[in-house]
Amino acid sequence: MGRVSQQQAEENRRRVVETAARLFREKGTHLSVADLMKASGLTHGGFYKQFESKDALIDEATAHAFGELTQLHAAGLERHAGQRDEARQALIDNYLSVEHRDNPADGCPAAALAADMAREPADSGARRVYTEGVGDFAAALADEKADQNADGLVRLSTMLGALVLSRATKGSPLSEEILDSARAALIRGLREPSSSS
Amino acid sequence: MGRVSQQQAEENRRRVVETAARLFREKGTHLSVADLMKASGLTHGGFYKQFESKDALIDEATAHAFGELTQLHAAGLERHAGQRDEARQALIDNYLSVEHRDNPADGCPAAALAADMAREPADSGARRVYTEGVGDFAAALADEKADQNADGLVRLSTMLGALVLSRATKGSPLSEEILDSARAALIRGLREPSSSS
DNA sequence: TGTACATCAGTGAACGCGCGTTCACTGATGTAC
DNA sequence: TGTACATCAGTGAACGCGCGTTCACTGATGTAC
Repeated sequence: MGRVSQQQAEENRRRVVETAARLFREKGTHLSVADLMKASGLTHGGFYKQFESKDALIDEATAHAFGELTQLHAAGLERHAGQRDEARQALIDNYLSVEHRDNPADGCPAAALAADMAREPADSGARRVYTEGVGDFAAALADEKADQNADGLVRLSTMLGALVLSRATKGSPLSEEILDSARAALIRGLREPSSSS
Repeated sequence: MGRVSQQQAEENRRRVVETAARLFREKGTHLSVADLMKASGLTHGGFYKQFESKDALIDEATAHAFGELTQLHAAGLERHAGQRDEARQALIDNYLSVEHRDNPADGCPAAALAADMAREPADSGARRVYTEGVGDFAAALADEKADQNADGLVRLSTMLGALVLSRATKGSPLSEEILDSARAALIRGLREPSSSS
């Protein structure tokens, strides 16, 4: 192949990070470097020209996935400008959809990476990024006037728990029941006066 | 070592299943057969005298872990005989405790194995056992008079989501905030008239 | 009850394979003049 | 602007290691008489 232009090299690197951010969500961070590079259209040997180690890529891919999530939330808020409740309802509907359940690669990194993060060392970059992302997500879900973000943390727990359970029980009717009942309860919760004050 | 008595062999087999049920929850099902057998006080070669394959053990260990959970729920109901709400409150308190967060090996298999189950083949025995266990758990959490188990499924989603998130964010104050706010919301939900009728 | 021997749970080395990582090599790119 | 050459992104084979699984072997257990 020979040397490649700086521009091409940067694009290749970007593609590896994007592919990793998708495939780590889908298959877990145990995914091999060789499989990852093949999915990125490269051979595995070149990996270490761009990344210090697989762990360094896990950090970067986690940050990338949460970056996408933040963008998605911002876009949602813009689409329903000024109507915070409608934006949150749309977010809940999407989050607890069969499409989201069936496409973890494009979905919530807080849900897809939770198990891998729990087994990461406490001081890893990935964990720091993950924790910050979870806090931001909960804030986006919280009621506006609440003193603290307890509302948002509870909503996020329900959404993420339902998504994780629906994925693990997929194939049984229970999987859809979980999504449906969580969606109904959360949207009910948005309309009722907050019960967490 | 030589041959071992039938009784001893059965006890060894039981110990391997118990150890697997604990360590799969703690480390995930990627745990190696060699590490598992060492933790059970045996050498790895003997594994295939007792189990057809690692997958077969995953099935059996999953069933064992959910069996423990069922026993625990029955014991809780007995301790608070006739007082269903108190039993559920005690269950919620335990589930969302720092102790449970820090000891996945002895904890909820629905939470600890969710990510591994989502990546199991759809027709695996482990998945079937898992799905059944989730349904039973939700039923134990549901309101008595509800037509369906939607209440229980939502409560389980919140509990499991909070536990999973608190494990993934452990080390940050957010981890305890998640447990505390989910516990408060769920216990509030038990006292209020059900809002899911 | 005592003896002879077949059984088989557990051992430890080995199988092929995939892992994360390293390295000699290639040859188009980028640069110095 | 054109030429000579150093750089370095990407290749593909190889490193030591751990994986799930197999197998020849051991010797106490269980059984047949």
